[in-house]
Amino acid sequence: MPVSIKDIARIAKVSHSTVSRALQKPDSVNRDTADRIRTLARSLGYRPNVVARSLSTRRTRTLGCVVTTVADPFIAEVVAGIEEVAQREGYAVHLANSSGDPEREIGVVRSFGERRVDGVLVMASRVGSLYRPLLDELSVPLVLIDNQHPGEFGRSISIDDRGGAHLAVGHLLELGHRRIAYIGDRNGLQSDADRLAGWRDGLCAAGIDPPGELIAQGDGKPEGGLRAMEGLLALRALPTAIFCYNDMTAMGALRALHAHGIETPRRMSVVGFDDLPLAQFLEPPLTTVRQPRVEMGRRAAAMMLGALRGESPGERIVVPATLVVRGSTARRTS
Amino acid sequence: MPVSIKDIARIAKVSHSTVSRALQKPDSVNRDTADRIRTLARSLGYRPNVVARSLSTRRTRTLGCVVTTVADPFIAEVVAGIEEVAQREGYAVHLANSSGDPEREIGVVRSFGERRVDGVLVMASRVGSLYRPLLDELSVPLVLIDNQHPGEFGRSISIDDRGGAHLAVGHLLELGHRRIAYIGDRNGLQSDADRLAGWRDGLCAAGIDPPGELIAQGDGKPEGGLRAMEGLLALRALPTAIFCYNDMTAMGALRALHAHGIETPRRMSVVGFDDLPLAQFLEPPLTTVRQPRVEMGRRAAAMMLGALRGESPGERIVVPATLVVRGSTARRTS
DNA sequence: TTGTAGGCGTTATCAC
DNA sequence: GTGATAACGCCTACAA
Repeated sequence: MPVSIKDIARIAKVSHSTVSRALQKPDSVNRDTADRIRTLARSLGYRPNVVARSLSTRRTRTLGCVVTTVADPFIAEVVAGIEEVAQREGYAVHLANSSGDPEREIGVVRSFGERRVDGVLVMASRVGSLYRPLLDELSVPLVLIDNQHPGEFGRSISIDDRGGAHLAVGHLLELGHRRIAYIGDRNGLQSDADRLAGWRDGLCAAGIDPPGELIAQGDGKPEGGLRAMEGLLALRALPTAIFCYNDMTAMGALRALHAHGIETPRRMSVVGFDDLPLAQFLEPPLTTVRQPRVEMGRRAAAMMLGALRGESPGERIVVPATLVVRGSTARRTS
Repeated sequence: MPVSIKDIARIAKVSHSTVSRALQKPDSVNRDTADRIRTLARSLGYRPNVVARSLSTRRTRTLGCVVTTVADPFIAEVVAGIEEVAQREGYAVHLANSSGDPEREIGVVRSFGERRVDGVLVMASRVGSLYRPLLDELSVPLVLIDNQHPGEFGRSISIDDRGGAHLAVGHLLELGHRRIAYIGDRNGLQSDADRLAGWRDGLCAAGIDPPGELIAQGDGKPEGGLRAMEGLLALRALPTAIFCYNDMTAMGALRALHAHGIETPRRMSVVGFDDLPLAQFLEPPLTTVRQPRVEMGRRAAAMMLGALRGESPGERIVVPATLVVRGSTARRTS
């Protein structure tokens, strides 16, 4: 049975309100009694009951965080960033997985509501506009991270997909490549559309007309990348470089090249996107576009905390991507 | 302003206790009024305030989960498993990172205490016996996962390191290998000692005297594995197979072999431990010992829920490891 | 079956 | 400065 302020009050022979005050703002209490109470509290091993406090203050100092699955390393890093700043500011974070199931996702958010979290962060949601009513019902700030429909909501943070792709293509152009293919993700994600657009931008800016035959479709996984790469290899005029939707796709592409005896990067350069932990361990180590995941988590949390302080009604942050040059890209030889 | 049972009571012209009952156990209330109240609650968008309920029932239906960092994919998967069953049983999970700092870890557990979580799960803690007092102070069930000092506490779950190592060595022996090296982790982890012991067991059981020269020390990371492998390659009598403390170490070993032009697995077989997501993507795909991470998380959560139901005062689960044979091992040729 | 009353541990608003 | 007293929203005897 934990000790409460009433217990302390009884022993110190003061009212429980005095104890509460002595513990919260000692200045509003007689110096000596304040000290007396505080040492007493310590020696009794007093631990404030946050549940009771929350009921009274109507704030839980808790953030809800819903993701498809933390088992995804990409997501896990963002969560780490969120948790880091939340913890520093005295907030706890409720983590819930939705497995990408919209129903589960909504259920989870609802549960967050019942638990009276102060704010909700949602990662990579596809729920989109379904959130509107939920949001209104909850009436707590919502921050969307890498959402598929960020435009519809006030606060969001996402990577600069287009700029990142542009970076990748620019790098390849600098290396002398002209025939640069893109392996996308056929699942119709916004991020794919943006990366494709970045690829186009880059080529156009260099005076190259983006050839449709150099656009192949993967599925965001190695298998799809492999297949797409093989399709590209069947072309009469091969590309000399490939920009992939993500690292997983690039990994598949690499495998296909390896299987066909085409050396990377000597005969074909490959660029990924994400900079997953494993990117540096591929053979050859993958040149890729990095998403600052932990940092994105931090900024998302910071945005949330700002919202809780009543700052700005809404904000859309687009985080710049950076290029990480490793061993899978080289100057064009042929 | 969310609606409360009092609001409903007023509108339905009953007492709030009736509303409470109608919502909790409808059977204890007149069928009709129960229905009336329930539909009313729904139409008003009533959401129970879990904070208030927790204060009253003294149970929060919340689990605290402290890890070094969720950014580690290994840990993230365990967390996913925990969250999965917790959510299914109506429990929320508070996630906190300690960054491996004992002080932070204790601070976090303390905060969990103040938030009155119903139970605490701790992963890969090094805090060990420091927990004793904290635990007593909290007086909630504690489940330790892959702890470095599991013996000291009631409930724990960990992988069968020794058995897993035995499995790996057995596989290599079956392939005809006799000179099998072990690359460990010099940081003095219990798991390293156990895997080393498993290696010894395996060799002894095959009538081979474990040669000290075939024990090399890495650091659990690719770099260390690479160095250790190079040490091994300097031996006059080379091993024909290597069992590594973990996949990261194996990755380094693979790199060293590649650099020295020694083909894997034709001239040297390599086995890892963990089965990280990237293991299958290495060149060649890594044969390794799998830890069922998500499952371990599930079982840890299940153990916790059991504890909360008052089952068994303590329990030590050792999860069997399994061997995943891929392309980095082959029959001895030389 | 239903209502009244009290309590869960805090914070907050009053008087004194 | 300090102490009653009343919330906060729910659950739960105990009475009716």
